[in-house]
Amino acid sequence: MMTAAPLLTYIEQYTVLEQQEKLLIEEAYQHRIIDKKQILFQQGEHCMVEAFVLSGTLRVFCTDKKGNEHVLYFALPGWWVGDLASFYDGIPAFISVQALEKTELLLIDPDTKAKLFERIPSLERVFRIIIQKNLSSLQQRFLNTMSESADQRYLNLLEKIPTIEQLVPQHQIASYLGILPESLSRLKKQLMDNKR
Amino acid sequence: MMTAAPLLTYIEQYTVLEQQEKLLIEEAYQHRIIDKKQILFQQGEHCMVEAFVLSGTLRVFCTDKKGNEHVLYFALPGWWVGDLASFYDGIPAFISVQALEKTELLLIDPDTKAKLFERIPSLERVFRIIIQKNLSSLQQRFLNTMSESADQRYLNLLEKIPTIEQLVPQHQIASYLGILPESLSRLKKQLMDNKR
DNA sequence: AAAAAGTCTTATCCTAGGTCAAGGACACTA
DNA sequence: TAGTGTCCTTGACCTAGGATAAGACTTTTT
Repeated sequence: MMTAAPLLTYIEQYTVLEQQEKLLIEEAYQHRIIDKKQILFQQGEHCMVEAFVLSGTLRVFCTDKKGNEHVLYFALPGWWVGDLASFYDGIPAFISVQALEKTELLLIDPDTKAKLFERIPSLERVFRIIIQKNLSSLQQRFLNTMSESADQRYLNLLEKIPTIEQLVPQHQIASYLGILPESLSRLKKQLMDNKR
Repeated sequence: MMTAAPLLTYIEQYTVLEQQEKLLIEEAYQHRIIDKKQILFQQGEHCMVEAFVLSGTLRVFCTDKKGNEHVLYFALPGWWVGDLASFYDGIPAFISVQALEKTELLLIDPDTKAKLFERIPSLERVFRIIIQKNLSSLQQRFLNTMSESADQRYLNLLEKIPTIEQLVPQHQIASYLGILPESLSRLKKQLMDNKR
């Protein structure tokens, strides 16, 4: 079984792994395929999984009091999904994760992850770095959202993930941008009109 | 010199430190007091410090293309400030940090921090957990900002940091909320009017 | 104590994007 | 082949909060 290979390659960006350690990692992560629209875990539950995306696309979102959904990010191959606070501290998750197409994942649960950290202490460092990068890019996303108009945010997204329009439906993109589908539709029309 | 005591206490929430390790930490961090309005580091520079706040208040903000400032968060005693991506990867910082009053800090530079991690490997774990908590709360702040009205965000902030109005000027609070000072002023008046 | 700088408020007007409602284009199922 | 759900678009209207300007009050500087 070589399904864990992309994860090993990913981790080896940050550290050197011995053969024995690679085996431990392969053992710890569980391969799973989930279908389009299937929910990996849901807001309010205790999130028992952290997942590495092998193929496919997911959306990470939260549902507010009024029932509106807000996309935090889209998880593409090589990204992670999970609710950190829920996974590590056992509190209810405040986000949900859903597959936007058939998606292949590597899953781990909190106990197994804790054991993995014990057996491979250098992973602490790897995950510290990964999470730092995540935090840093969320900071940028947040400040970008605060300071740019919806049109500009849309163009920024297209630049960052040029294939996004093929990957996810347009109303999900609107949700990621923090606007309604109607507004995105209008906005795109204006951009087209201004171009010619 | 016992100035590092609050930092040790803070770290000991997450791990057990030996006497020797405490000394290493005390040595690595440098005590510094900066005055009101003084800038710790600035957007565009290579950020060479990560700081633990002992006393005082700072604002962490970014300046956008139009010259408007946006507050990412206020750093109170027990909080950290720094630009992670800049500190670890040497890229230009995209945030600035300024003291809002006379502020006492413990500083460390990237080299010293790397050495500290080598000497006390259990710190990797401590900082991984700290950063996870930060990421998790920024996710919540982001989704809260997307889903709530400015009035509600204001009330949420008052609930989270009840003393905030005494700590920072009102136009900084507006910036944190993502609105103009004029709007916050108007909004507060409406809240008062509705109360009676 | 005067001047200057920073802060808060109020008022007027304006715009990006929300709200509501309807219609059209697919796609999957029966 | 109709039938139902999902998605996208367009239109008319509305509102939260932006832009601008001006005045009052406070703090800092000289």
